[in-house]
Amino acid sequence: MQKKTYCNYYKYEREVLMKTYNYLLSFNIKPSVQRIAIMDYLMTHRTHPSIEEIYLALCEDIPTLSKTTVYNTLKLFVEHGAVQMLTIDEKYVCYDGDINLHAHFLCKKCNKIFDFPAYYNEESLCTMKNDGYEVEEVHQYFKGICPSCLKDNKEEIN
Amino acid sequence: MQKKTYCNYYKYEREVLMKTYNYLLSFNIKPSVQRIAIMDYLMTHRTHPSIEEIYLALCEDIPTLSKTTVYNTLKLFVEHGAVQMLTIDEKYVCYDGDINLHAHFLCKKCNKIFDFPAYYNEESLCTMKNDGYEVEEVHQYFKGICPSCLKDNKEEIN
DNA sequence: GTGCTTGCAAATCGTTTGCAATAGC
DNA sequence: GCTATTGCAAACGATTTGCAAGCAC
Repeated sequence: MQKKTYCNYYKYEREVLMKTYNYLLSFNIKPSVQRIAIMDYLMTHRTHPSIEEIYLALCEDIPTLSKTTVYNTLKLFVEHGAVQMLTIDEKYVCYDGDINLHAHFLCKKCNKIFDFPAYYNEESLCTMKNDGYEVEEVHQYFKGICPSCLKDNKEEIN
Repeated sequence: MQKKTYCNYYKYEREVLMKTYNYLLSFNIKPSVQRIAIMDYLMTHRTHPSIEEIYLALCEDIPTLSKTTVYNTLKLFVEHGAVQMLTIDEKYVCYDGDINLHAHFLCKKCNKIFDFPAYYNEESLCTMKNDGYEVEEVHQYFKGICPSCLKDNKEEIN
């Protein structure tokens, strides 16, 4: 009989697991089964999930997972710059495994968040730096209605 | 003896009161003592206050003010486009009486929010519109350390 | 064994809700 | 008197905290 360890809960292929394992190490984050699972979820689900979503999705694979661990882990990831925290939705914080600069669009109807390239010029940044502000994060948030919801709206009216 | 009405609680000069009164009307918002007080607070305090701050500040003038009213009123203001809601801070929502497009900088140390001109180009917006997204709000958030906190940091080290 | 990680349960706190009291026409 | 606004108290829900158990070196 297999020894019952956390690792056995984790069913991903070794190769994928190792890739995420090393990714965490590159941010100076000590990997654990939970941390690998959470990071892997963020890498493979570019949906800007909330804590709740991540927790529910991973509960299946890691039955003992606690929400506290998801909170702690994401806090750690953000501190180490491996993940960015999005405050676009006023109700809850979302997380993005893509740390490259890009804009976000929140649909006010379906609450989904969409990625867009961030074409922004450096002027704001220069003004701040000249004024003595140390800028660590740049966020560009757009809010409105996504095409899918606009379509639904029209159908409802007809 | 003066009749005890809400209006008597309100000590602002008539002129200021009327200006805010009319400002609310211009957004199709029916003015009330509470609404005028809250809008006036936002106009005269460009500190991007939270609900709590507004509530505490106005309690003095309007002792019967309830936090629910502050919530309801700000929700109403945002719906009518008289005020913008900032989701820059993950802990709580802040409000800005200045509805013109500008960027915000949040100091991670003192949690103060600073205004900056928003030099942004239209490319992101065009991409979204071409893709069928209906953009209603544009937010530019920067996070880091403000000059005052940077100075404190250096002093602590020395 | 030691130190870090995890996870439960309780606490916290910003926000919302239900509903009765109040204001203002 | 009617309708909208206000305000209290309770509920809600996301997040944090304290602490004990578990894990890995």
